[in-house]
Amino acid sequence: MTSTPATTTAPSAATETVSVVPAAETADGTGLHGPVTDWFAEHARDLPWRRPEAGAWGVMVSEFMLQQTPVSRVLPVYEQWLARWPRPADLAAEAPGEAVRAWGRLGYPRRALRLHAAASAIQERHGGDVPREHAQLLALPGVGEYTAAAVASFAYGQRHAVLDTNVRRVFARAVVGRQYPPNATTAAERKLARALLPRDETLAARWAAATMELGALVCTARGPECVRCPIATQCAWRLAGCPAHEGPARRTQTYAGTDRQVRGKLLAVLREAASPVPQVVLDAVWDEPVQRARALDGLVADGLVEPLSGGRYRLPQT
DNA sequence: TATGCGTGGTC
DNA sequence: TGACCAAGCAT
Repeated sequence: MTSTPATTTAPSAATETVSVVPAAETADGTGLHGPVTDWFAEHARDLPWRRPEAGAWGVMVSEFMLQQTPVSRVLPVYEQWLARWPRPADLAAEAPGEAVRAWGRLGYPRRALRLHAAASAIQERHGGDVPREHAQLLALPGVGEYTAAAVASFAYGQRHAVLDTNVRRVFARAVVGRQYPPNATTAAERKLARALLPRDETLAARWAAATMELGALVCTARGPECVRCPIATQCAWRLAGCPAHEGPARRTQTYAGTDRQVRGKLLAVLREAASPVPQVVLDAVWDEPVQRARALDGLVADGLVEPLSGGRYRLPQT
């Protein structure tokens, strides 16, 4: 596809790409579609899960890994993962502990367990193919509202409102006129996202990817680069003078000294171990015994760690 | 709806 | 330098 010149700011000015589609057919009462999708055509990153050969499984793997984890850290793990388990059936055939091990230091290792469980469910319920229907995607372990919409949209080109933190921020600014969206996704946001979704399926999928990318690259949380924004002149927040966020600040997540940190240390030892780890080795990672025991119990309860006889532990084999 | 859940980079 | 931030999900 040929991209329009960067100077294009109005839908009517474009002579090719999606901007030629009349606004009436795209539900674009805002005039945002053309500029945003034109910008995306020119500036979209070449990410492996966006290439055609990634397939639906590649898209799904990337979405799991990208939940709360930056692209730069996902890239190498994603490549290794897809090389080792190119189909859901390949992952389903492995022990869940191997998924946890391969997850490495991406964080939130329960995602690895859920991705493994999702692969098993895909194998059992869908013959090894990532399902196309939103409801079936949503029923998979670890797949919530966002991920179901993202896979349906990015992998299968369907028309869904894809509401991630980037899109929510872009809408909050460009449309609502606030610096940040609410802490939790609201009904009003879902309604707005549906209203802005282009009627056409292909355009809707492109819009979803484009708004996400705009939030990730330009309309960022801390330092938005409005000079590079294709809709800066229409942005409600800018037009209002960039008012500072009012309302409750997001609760800052503490980490040092929490169970989360202890769990991370314990699991790091188990990931690196080729054979079952004695209790005394795990005891060395944290000196407070009550918290240490609580963290280990939590990992076992979550299915991330398997206790063996003789006070030894390993990543789950079943 | 509020909370717990990893890890590391940025300013 | 410590608070903030990064394509959420499950409970």
